[in-house]
Amino acid sequence: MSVSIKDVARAAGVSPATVSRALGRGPVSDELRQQVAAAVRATGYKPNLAARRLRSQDSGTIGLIVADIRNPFFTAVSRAVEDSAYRAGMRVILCNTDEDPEREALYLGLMQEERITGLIFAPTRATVDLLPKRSLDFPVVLIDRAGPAGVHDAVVLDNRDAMATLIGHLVERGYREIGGLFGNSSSTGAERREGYIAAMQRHGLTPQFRAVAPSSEAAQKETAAWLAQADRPRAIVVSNSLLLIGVIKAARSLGLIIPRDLAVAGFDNESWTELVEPGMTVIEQPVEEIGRTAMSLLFERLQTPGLPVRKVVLSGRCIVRGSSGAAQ
Amino acid sequence: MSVSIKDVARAAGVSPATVSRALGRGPVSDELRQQVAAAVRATGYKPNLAARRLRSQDSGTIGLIVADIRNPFFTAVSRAVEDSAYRAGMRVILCNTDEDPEREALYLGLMQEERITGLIFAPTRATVDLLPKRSLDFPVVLIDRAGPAGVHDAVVLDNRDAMATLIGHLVERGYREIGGLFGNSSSTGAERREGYIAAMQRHGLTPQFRAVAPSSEAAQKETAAWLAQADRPRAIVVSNSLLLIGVIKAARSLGLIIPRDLAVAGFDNESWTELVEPGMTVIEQPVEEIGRTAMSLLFERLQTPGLPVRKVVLSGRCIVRGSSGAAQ
DNA sequence: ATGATCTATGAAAACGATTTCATAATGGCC
DNA sequence: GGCCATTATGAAATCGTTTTCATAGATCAT
Repeated sequence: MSVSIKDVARAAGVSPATVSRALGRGPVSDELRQQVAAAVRATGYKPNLAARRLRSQDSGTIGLIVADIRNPFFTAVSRAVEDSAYRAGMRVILCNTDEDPEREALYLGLMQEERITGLIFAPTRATVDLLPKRSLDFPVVLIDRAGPAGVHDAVVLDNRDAMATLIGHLVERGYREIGGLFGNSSSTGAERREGYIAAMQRHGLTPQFRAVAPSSEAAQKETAAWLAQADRPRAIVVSNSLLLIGVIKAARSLGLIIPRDLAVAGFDNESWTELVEPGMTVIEQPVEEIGRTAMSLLFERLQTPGLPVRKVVLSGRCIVRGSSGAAQ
Repeated sequence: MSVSIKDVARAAGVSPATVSRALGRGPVSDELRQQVAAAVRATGYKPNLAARRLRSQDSGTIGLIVADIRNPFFTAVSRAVEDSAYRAGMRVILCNTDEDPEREALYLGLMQEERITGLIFAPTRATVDLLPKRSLDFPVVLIDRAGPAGVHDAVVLDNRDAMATLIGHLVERGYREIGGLFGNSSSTGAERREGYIAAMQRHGLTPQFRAVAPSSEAAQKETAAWLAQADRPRAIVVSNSLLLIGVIKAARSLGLIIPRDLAVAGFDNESWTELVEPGMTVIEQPVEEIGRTAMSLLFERLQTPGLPVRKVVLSGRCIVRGSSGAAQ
């Protein structure tokens, strides 16, 4: 069937060991090296990765488990991770959990069976607490969502700071009844909620917030009910772009004009946020940098396992657009 | 280090062969089966996939190479493929080429080294013609972009029909100077261009079209120059959502109001297309069905290699929104 | 009761690479 | 020229499974 290293060896008139050395690194004379190269070309040899991994006890693979592959934030991070990995001669296994703890457990098990070298992971709140209990034989770097302090390396956005910026901006524009809508499955949603509450209190304002499942439908339903109330907020900050879509739809369904009747601000500078009318005021996350940093943390830990646990906090950038126009 | 099947065998007081049979399928008494299960739990055994793959000569892995992971069309297809695969007990390796033929070649080689069971692939035009030349030892199913007839199974949209629908709709709304903007790297762009030309001629109209690199920036630049001309089109059909963003930006930068000054219609029903003002008239692709069908074709070919080559053509659904409002 | 057919189990081979170990050849140094 | 260090090469062991192959009991029909 498939051509093996023995076939190449025979074709080149050398031993399999020499072929292995010629292809990898090892002392081989130029003459034999060329013979081997010719034999590889002639036979169309492709090394069997399973055999290589088994013998060398090194999968050369890093795992990437994300919560929602449809979320452009995660696809952007994935691309950055993939780039870094392939540049370092490693492969990537990408899995998508849809925020489902059961699938997270399933994929974690799969990663163990693959004997991956390291893992980059955006876990749900449910899993992140159980993670230290599982004895994993590879280092883990959390992205987007941090876990209990000092357990795993992590790279996250400065959520408190981002929320402070958004609230500060809205207050400056004259809003006082500012609501908050957050996803209920991720620690990021929780962190942004904390940041929201702190920022509101710093301004002497009363927080009013709601938490929903991470889907635009859930957000639309909840927001529509909320906005129908007499004491509805005049502005809403939203913890991610999926929920933001729901908020916009809810406002429109009630005939509320943004920002005249309701100001809106959210997270993630997706291309559509500047295309809608009015454009959305958002915190832009440094997605490539997050992916690159996660890979750096992982590589450094692989190289120096004794390193202290590090948490890299990156700052977002506030992009002001029409959705947070001055209050009437 | 890691616990192997021998350790489990020792703990259960049986031979490694029995452990293997108890975990997979094979005749094992209930008593021993339970002992093995207990030993697995006690030792925390995770089978080494590299060893299993090597011995059983079956990677249990299907490859998925897409052109652009940021394109929601491909992420949606990916999810469907992933679901089908894991349901069948297979794993997925996902790679992203960014429409770069060099990376396509790189990843194809990687897939061979992984000894994947089958491949689902959305190739660029450059690669799709070379594909038959490469002797791959696994079946390939093309998605989104078909190759030369009769070589590989494929599942694609009915692009000619979709274009006929869009042009028919615009003509009905009173437009006659209808331009076309297409991506230049995929066969899909080319096919939609053919469909556009055919549909225009059927209506006795003169086609005027342009092809650009698959990025919103390129589309914006090209469209802005186009719309500045005296004989500019009064409507534009656009072959994908990335380009559509560029067209909208170009129109706005010139102060053209959609649809009053320029009607627009495109492909892919992304969530933002109903959020912008006016909403975008688009052809919606049955993304989940595309992914599921690709997996079905692949599985059936694996089961019955002699099957004739099949090309499944799925129909899109036209969603009419404000962007194609009646001509003045 | 006896041979024939199953069934559950273990011993050992096999998958295809890398790596250790041994060895022949080379070169340098006195 | 002889000895030691160095180098290039091959033989063989090894990684952790699955899968033959052999075998000892058990079951069955006669």
